[in-house]
Amino acid sequence: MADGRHSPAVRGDTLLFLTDEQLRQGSEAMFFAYRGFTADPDRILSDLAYGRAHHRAIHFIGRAPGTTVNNLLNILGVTKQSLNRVLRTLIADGLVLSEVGRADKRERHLHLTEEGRALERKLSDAQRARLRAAFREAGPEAVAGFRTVLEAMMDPEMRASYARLKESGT
Amino acid sequence: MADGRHSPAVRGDTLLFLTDEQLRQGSEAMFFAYRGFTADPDRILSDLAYGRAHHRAIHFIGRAPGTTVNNLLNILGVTKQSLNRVLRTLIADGLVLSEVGRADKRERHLHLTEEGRALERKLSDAQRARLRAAFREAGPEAVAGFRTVLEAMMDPEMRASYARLKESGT
DNA sequence: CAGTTTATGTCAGCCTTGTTGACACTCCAA
DNA sequence: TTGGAGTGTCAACAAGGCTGACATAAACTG
Repeated sequence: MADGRHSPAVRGDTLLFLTDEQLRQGSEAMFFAYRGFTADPDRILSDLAYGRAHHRAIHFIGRAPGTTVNNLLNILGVTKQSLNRVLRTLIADGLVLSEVGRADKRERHLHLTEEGRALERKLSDAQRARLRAAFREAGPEAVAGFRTVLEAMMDPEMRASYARLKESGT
Repeated sequence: MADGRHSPAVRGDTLLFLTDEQLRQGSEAMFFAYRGFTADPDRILSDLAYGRAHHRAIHFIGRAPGTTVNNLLNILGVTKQSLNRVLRTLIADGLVLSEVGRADKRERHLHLTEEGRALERKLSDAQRARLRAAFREAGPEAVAGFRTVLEAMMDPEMRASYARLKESGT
């Protein structure tokens, strides 16, 4: 294997959780859990003409109303062409409003319409229901650990975005 | 919001971790962390002519050598046409061997070639390095919680697949 | 004021990876 | 022998990534 951690006992009990086998189980857990995580919204979206990309846009616009296109681009980590395709349909369908910036008229500030908020709620309710069940089943300490590990897995810029959103929600 | 958990204090301190805000932060953490989780292998794969789908196939074939196409189909949760396209290129490129079953000649048993194993190692080393850093940073208790929550988030069938793989690795 | 940079939108084209539907072949089991 | 399971393959299509090129308006800079 990668670095010779075949035998858990080598470094003593405290590092048992860092064996290759433990790490592999961790990545498989991420894979299967992410599937579950997206399953419920995906089902809702497939009935409408939308996909996961629309969900992400709606989520982050709902989370930070008035955000600019550029900001959304940074959070989502896609190209403006990709995002624009999604935004165009959401605006055309009346779920998102794009208004010219007052201070800087080049910017567009994005908001959800009432209809957009309704879909956002529907999607996040579905997702939260699963997460809530999982959190409740696992208990508060497990949840704290879950969040700590996820945060440590992020790229630094993503961690910054995440922290900014976390603050804004308080 | 969904079920009136606006005010954390309502149900007492023990359920503070189940507020809508906490759940939203949890889903955002999943989103950002999954990006980090796939970033390193993605970089390696984009140099070759492969994508994430190839990585997944290689991973699970490496994990369960001799597995059948149907079994892989169940684990990956895609159609046989999707999987077949990926397998075809991997077989053509000499990374995967498909051998006719001895007991049941309809089945194909999949194995990695030496070259396939080399790529598998390269990819999972990259992924494990990040996971190892995150695990080490978070500590054993956080890791335990992380795994508990992820497992609780899975669909039941996925949880079963995950458990089967976990056992086989012991 | 002229020129550059920034923010955004849009067109065209390509890739991966998912989907459905249809069909063929082999082989097992009743 | 017939039905069904496991597998492979063809065709067509869609979502959602990507790059490159170009347009526009506004802001900034010398």
